Amino acid sequence: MPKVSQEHRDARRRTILEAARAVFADKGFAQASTTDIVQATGLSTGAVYSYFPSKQDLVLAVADDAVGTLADAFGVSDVAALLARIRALAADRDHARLMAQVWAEAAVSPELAARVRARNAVLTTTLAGGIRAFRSDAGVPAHPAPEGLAETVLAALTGFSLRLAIGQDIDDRSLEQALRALTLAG
Amino acid sequence: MPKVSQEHRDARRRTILEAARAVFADKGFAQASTTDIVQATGLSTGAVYSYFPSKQDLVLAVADDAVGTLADAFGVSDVAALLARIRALAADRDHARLMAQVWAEAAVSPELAARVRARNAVLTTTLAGGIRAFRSDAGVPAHPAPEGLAETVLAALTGFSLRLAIGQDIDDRSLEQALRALTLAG
Amino acid sequence: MPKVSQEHRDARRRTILEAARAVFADKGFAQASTTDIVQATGLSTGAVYSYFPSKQDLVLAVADDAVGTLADAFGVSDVAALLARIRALAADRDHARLMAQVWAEAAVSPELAARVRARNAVLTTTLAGGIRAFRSDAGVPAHPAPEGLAETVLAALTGFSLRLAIGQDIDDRSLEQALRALTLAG
Amino acid sequence: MPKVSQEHRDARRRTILEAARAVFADKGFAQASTTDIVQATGLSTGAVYSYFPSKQDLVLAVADDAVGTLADAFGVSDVAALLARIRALAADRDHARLMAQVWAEAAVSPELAARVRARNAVLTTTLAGGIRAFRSDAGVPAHPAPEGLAETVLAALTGFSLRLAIGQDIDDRSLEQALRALTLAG
DNA sequence: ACTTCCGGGACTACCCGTTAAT
DNA sequence: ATTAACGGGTAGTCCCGGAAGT
Repeated sequence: MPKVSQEHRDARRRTILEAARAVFADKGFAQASTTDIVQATGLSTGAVYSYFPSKQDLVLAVADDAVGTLADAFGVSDVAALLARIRALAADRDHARLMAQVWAEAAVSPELAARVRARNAVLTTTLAGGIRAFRSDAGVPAHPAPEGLAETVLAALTGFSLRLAIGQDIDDRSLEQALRALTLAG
Repeated sequence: MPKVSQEHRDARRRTILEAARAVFADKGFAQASTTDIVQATGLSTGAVYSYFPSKQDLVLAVADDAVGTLADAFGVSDVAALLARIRALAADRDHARLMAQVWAEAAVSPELAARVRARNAVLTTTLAGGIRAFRSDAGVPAHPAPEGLAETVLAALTGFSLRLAIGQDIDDRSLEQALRALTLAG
Repeated sequence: MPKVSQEHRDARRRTILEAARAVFADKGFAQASTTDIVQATGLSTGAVYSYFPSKQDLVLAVADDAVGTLADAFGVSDVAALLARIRALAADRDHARLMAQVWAEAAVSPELAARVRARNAVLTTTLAGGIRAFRSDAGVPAHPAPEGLAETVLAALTGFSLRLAIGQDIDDRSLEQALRALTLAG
Repeated sequence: MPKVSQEHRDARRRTILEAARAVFADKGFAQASTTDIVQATGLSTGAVYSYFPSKQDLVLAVADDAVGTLADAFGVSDVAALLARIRALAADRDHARLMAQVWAEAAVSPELAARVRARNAVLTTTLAGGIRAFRSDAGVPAHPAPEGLAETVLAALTGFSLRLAIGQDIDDRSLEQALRALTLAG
């Protein structure tokens, strides 16, 4: 019964990651104990530790994953699809709560901060591309520096996500209008 | 050292609050120990606990204070002054890092969440008023529902604040342009 | 307002002692905090400490007082009166609970133990005298060593007191019969 | 050190209980710190807490154990054996000091009080049976309600135990004579 | 002169991330 | 892979001294 397959290991790892994500979203990184996570996985302490040798590793992995989700969401060329994905994200309260934890941790951990910054840079570039396409579709003249717009859009999305995280509902129409106004702006 | 004037008590309280704010901004709520804070105040454990009976009280007080600062910043009728204050806030990295902690804590503590939501509502109203004035100054037709715009502006500011918190500098011109675009939109 | 009278001081002292007695009986010596006692007196910390310079002093004073009450109860020559007093004591649950604390503390504090032992010796002698009188009244031949009987009577009373302290009611008739049997024994 | 046999766990538990018993008898429940107990066990804090999740649990377990010892001692039908056991108990000063703590704690903790009362009831019944046998052996007419006698005997034993706890030696002969007088009375 | 009550700081019970023996 | 054990660290309490007021 030795030598489990690589797929099995990957699946295990993913199971743990999902459990940790849920617990972290629910309690916050610091308030969640490793015991909480272990219980959520249904595995044993040792098993979890063999995949993630410390709580910090778990935090980083979950955080990376969460930020990565965003990146994936933005990785589409089709503008309509982009909006749809953003809307979906903007309605996922669990993700929003997790991201709130990630930002707070990043504000305090240079290592995580660097990762988030890197992801943000990529996101900005992607979004800037989207904006270019969007404007051309809409017949609006190209913007000289769409990166600035993209950053603002990203900032607004982040802000709305935080609102969602604390249970303050956001108006879908406001969100869309605002995005539109920003992307088509001067 | 008995029978102390009310001013003295208020000053003490403020001293503790400032020290706690600094420590919390630096390490985050959870990672900051009460010992850290006590040492930062220069007082004794007992003294601190006589002003704030638990760490949670300290957290709430600091959080309230931080959110209140924002509210104060927006409490001006003059649009130019408002922009100036926003810019100042947007450059205060310590405040940004503290706010990141506050959001994360609020995502996990219903009590704090309620307070932040309440403050947000006030901010939105205030900002909506500012936007009205701004548009009238700029000769732009009044917007039917400036609250939606205000929420987006607030969201964008929040997002930029988080960026600042993780050490990703923000372009002042981008920020201003974006604010302008949003407030004058549709 | 200087120089309060000696009576005033004595009254104060007694007030504090009564308050402390009540709190100690209710919570036990260790679980009762000085704050509890101070609040029960209605005075300030400093005032209490000026009469009893430490919690230990309070404990000793209260314990002494409680043991003294017993000694007083036995300090009558009249046998009927003695029985009446014993019965009264045996019904005072608060006193019983306090005595339970005193015994436990004495079991651990040599100082208090010595005091209790001394009081016990006096009690035994007194009781032995009572027994002598009782037997002569009852026309029973004098006992060669009534001290042994007295010690047993005392032990039984102590035991019944503990029962009372933990809320196990005691049968008055049993108690009296037993006392009678013991004092008139062989 | 995983996967340990049940015997091992039981032995561990007993080790901790013995250590706690010794410390509690020596210092009293309140004055004994968890650190004291942990050190006495030679184990780590965590290990002790995994067997007894709080100090209160430790107190209750030790108290139960101590009261149980008494019950065991009385659980013999042979009168001579009973007297021998009582005498042995009456000479165990450590047990006496522990019992003093138990009574005091029971006077303050309804939970423990209930347990002690229950044990007392059993003891009384057992003793009443013993008394019946004793009287029949001695050719004394049966007593109509030996429970009352049993309660008094128990009370006297308790009282003597307290004396022992505070270091006041008791006279073996007095004890035996008294027991005899009581059991053969009225 | 006498009370008040702020402040000190050692100490306590307990939790938690992690290791290593089985 | 499992889990007992580890042990440092945490929030918070408690007793009391002594300076400030009346």
